[in-house]
Amino acid sequence: MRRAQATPGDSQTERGLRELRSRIVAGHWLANTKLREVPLAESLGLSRTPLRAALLQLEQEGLLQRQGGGYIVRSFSFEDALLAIELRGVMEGTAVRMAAERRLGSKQLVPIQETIHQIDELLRDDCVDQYGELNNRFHDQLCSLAGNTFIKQEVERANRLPFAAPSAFSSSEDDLSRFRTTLIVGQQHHHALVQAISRGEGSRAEALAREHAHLSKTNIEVAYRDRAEKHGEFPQLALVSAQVG
Amino acid sequence: MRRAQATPGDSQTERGLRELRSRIVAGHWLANTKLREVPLAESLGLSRTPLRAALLQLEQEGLLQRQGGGYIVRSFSFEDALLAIELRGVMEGTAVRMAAERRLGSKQLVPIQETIHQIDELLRDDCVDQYGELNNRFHDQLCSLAGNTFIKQEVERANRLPFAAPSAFSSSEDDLSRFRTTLIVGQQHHHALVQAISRGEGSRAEALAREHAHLSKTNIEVAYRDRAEKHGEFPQLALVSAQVG
DNA sequence: CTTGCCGCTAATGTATACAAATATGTGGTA
DNA sequence: TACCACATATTTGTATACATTAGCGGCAAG
Repeated sequence: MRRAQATPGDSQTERGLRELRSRIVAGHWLANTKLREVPLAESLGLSRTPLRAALLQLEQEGLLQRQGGGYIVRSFSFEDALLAIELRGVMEGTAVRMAAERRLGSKQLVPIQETIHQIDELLRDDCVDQYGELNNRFHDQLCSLAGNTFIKQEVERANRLPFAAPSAFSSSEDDLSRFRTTLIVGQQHHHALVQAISRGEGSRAEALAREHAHLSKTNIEVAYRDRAEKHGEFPQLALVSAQVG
Repeated sequence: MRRAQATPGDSQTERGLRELRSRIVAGHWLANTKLREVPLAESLGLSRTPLRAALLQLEQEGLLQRQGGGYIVRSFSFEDALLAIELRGVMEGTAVRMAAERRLGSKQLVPIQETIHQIDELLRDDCVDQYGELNNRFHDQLCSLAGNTFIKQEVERANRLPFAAPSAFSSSEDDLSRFRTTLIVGQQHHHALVQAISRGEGSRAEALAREHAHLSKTNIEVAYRDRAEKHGEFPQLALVSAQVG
């Protein structure tokens, strides 16, 4: 039997990357904070070499930004966050259009329909805890249907920013009734998306994916307003600067 | 007076990155070739540390791929190349739609109209040497009009693969007359794009950008067929695997 | 009091030595 | 003859020492 995968995500670089990423998205540093390598390496319990690999990666992910030697935590305006979600919609729209244009057999849609079915049950029983997880699975399966690793990778790239991910604001909402409405509408989008793909309606599928992303836009707008007015806590917004503009 | 920019692209890492990138896109290695760090560092005249930084960056650019520790030169199928161009069209389409929706003043369109004018003159005088450069400038100005660094960066990402760039096949064509037709049609697209943006016709602008990318698709298809049939040389295709599929 | 230069300090950039792990080849055994 | 285990060599992962440079504060001159 083959041994387990070599250092299965368990190297200094990987550990540092995960830990550093989670600290950044949790708002551990203010935007534009310069990260010094030596103290950071100490704090993460590794040496500068794997740390720099992690920093390089996080720059590519868009969480860090070079500034004259060294890195600073990137700041995102509210408009940036909206645009990131818009871009996700565009990318997912492209993926589902391609999926529709492939004229998939009905067999290939069984797994994603199963996911949809599970979300249906979730909503019926009104236990919304697992929604985020299932929703992520749905979106993952969705862009897999495009049939090309290329587009899938790019969609995943677009989802990487914490406020841009499909399920970024799928929980911890103050306004429960508005939240339920969002879920119901979103789930209708899911049904319609798969239907459009199964019928080869590429343009409709693309438009639906974009509109689906707009639900997230509304969510983030509500969260942003709540944070400003009620000083609510939204971990997903930790990276988004508070001032308007 | 301020000193020149700190290490203005002149560090071991930068040099190695440039040199390595150019070797890869030139087809210096076959696809799936494993790059060994020590001999590669020697060959580039630097040590392993900056080399690894460059390798990491090239992985993010999509030219390299991790494989069980170490990197291999990524292989691209012909379909990958087509899809990369399609994605560029999608991204540029999003940028120009946003530009149109911003309702720009006519003043803001002066620079790009100047570029268009220069291309017009180029085509009239039938000196197509500088076309690639001007075309790149046009596309750069185009996605700048979206007014957000975010979208601009993503478009530039989509252009990074050598066969996906706007001017990838804007020269060295065998069939001169077909090439001229392509340029004329492409330039008409340019005119129409700026007109659509100036009129706030977002949907039209987006569709035009996608269709514009399809010109590149045709170009790469011709080049691919020529390579197979006439054994022509197309440096931009060095990364694209020769077998069909 | 302002401004420009100089030197210091602290940071990143680089090289290299060492550790760990994987792949390979060889020998033995069933 | 095929297959498994073990040893070895090659390669990547990590740490650290050193070089280099940018930022900064103080000092002197205008």
